[in-house]
Amino acid sequence: MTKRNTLQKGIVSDVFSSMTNHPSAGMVYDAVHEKYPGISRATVYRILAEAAEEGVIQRLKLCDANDRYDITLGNHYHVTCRKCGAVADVDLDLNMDGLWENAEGCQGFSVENCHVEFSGLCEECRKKQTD
Amino acid sequence: MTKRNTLQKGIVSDVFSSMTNHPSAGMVYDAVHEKYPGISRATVYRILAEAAEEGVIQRLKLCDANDRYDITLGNHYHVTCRKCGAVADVDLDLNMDGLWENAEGCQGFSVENCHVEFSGLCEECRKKQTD
DNA sequence: AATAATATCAAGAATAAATCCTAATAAGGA
DNA sequence: TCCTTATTAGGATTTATTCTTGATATTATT
Repeated sequence: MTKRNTLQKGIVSDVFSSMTNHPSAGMVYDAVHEKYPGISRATVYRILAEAAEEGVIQRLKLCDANDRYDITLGNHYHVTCRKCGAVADVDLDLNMDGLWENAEGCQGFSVENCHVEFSGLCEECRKKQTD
Repeated sequence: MTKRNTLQKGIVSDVFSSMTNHPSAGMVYDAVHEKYPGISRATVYRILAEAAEEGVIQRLKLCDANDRYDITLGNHYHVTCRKCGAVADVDLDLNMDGLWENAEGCQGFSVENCHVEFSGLCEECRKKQTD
């Protein structure tokens, strides 16, 4: 049988689309749960994970935060706020060739990928000046 | 009052020093537990976290693996194996100035840090060819 | 040296986040 | 409509880490 279009998928998709902050699965669940308390946590997690599997959305593995989901496909960079954990896109055209070559063969590793991630303070947290 | 030198600290320190793979707290616990089953998980975690706090060792936040502890201090880079999760040092002199400037101010963020992390296959996993 | 005061510690309990399991449900083809 | 089977709810489980609290060690005081 083919994939089904369930009510739950529609709801999760709608809620996720309305969130622009690269939410984690937990954050999407919280937002979904507020409107539709009947939808279980596992369902939200699974729907998001499957969408990422299919390549419809992107699952980001960040070192400064939990896994986040991103509507924007393709390779781009991110910055995380060290106070509140907010994640935003960084428009940046990077040439990694140099890095690649230097890292290749290190300790017997074959290098396939390079992850670049920025961190700092988001606008809101900076305004609060609590540092 | 000064810090105490407990038996547990000595054991955790010895075991950790003998591990060269940037182990996670859990890995250190497993190794400690094998020889000294009486030492609790929380104790190992706390001793490592405190040592990192004091700057004796370094706690690494990686996007491709759990937090790891590193005997090598100072800023350097790492490569993780996507199959087994092994972590190794990468000797690399990187000039991040360009990145910094371009990312600064993005979406209102003030950028303070840039994390670079490589991934690929370690020698052992490559030999197994299972891909 | 004995004792009191208090800083530090360790083990188990507890928490947090994500995933697994399974009976019940419902999508969509025939 | 009915049947097959993918999907769901929700509790159980797992995994990683931190909190709590009684116990212990250290120092100061006598």
